[in-house]
Amino acid sequence: MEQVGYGNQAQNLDAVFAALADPTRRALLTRLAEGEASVGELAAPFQISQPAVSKHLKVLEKAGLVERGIDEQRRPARLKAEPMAEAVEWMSYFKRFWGDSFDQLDDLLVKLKAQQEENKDG
Amino acid sequence: MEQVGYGNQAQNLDAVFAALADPTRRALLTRLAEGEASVGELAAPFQISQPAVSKHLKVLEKAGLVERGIDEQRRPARLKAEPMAEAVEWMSYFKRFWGDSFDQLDDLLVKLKAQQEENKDG
DNA sequence: TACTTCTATAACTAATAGGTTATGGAACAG
DNA sequence: CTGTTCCATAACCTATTAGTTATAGAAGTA
Repeated sequence: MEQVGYGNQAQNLDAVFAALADPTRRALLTRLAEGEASVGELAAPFQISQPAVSKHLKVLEKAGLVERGIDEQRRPARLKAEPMAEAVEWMSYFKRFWGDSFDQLDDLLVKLKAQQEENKDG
Repeated sequence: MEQVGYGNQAQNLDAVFAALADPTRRALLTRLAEGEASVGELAAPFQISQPAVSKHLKVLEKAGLVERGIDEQRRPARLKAEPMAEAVEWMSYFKRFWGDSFDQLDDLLVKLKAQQEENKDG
C-alpha cells in the first residue's frame, strides 16, 4: 500500500537531488554522457584529487546515476540516467506553475506516437 | 576554490537541486502547490518546530522556489516553480540515456499523464 | 621479483545542514 | 497600555559533506 504523493521514492529522490546539487558531480555526469571513463580520466580536467573523484563517484553510484565496471586496474564509470527520469517525474507535478514548455514536449511526443500507430495500422 | 568557472546558472542549479534534496522541503512545495500558506499552516502537519520550517523556507527562497508575502502578522509563502524548469532543462540533456526507444519514452509519458489526470481529479 | 599504474580507504579538517530552545519584535485584539 | 499571535533570529549541538594527504592493495610490466 502506498500513500498518494511521496513516500516510496522519497529516499531515492533525496539521493538523486543531492547528487545533482554538486557542480563537480554534474560535470562528471556530463563527461560520462560522452562515454565511460576511468577515475583518472575523470579526475584530470577537474584538478581535484583522485580520492575526491572516487568519493563523488560513490555518491553518484548510491544515487543510481553511475555504474562501475572492471577493466584491468581500472574501474570505469558509466552513466545511468534512469533516476533522472524519476526526478523529472516528481517535478512534472509542478509544471503547470512554470508554463507550457513541458506540455509542448508532451504534445509533440503524443503526436509522434500517434503517427507511429497510424503507420502500424496503414 | 574553483578551477574552471561554473557560471551563475550552475550556482542556481546547486541551490535548486540542494533545496529539492530534502523530503520536508519537497513536501512543503507540494503543499504550496495547493495555494499560499503561512508559516504556521506549513508547520502544522510536520512535526518539526516553527523555526525549522522558517529555515526550510529560507532555503527554498534562496533557490527561487518560494516567494514571501505580507499579510498582517503573517508572512505567507507562495510557490515559484520556474527554477524547476531550469533543473528539468539541465536533465533533458540526458534524456537519450533514459530511453532512446519510443516505447520507453511512451512509458514515461503515460506515467506523467496519469499524474496529470490525478491532479485534475484530486 | 621488482616496479609502476590505478584506485580505494583511512584519518583528519573545515564548513554546512538540519534540528533544537530561547527570545524578541511586529502587528492585531482587548 | 496589556496581552496574544505570528514569525525571525540567535545560540547551540550533532551529523554530514567535501576536501585533503598518506597508504595499501590489486593488476599489469620489465
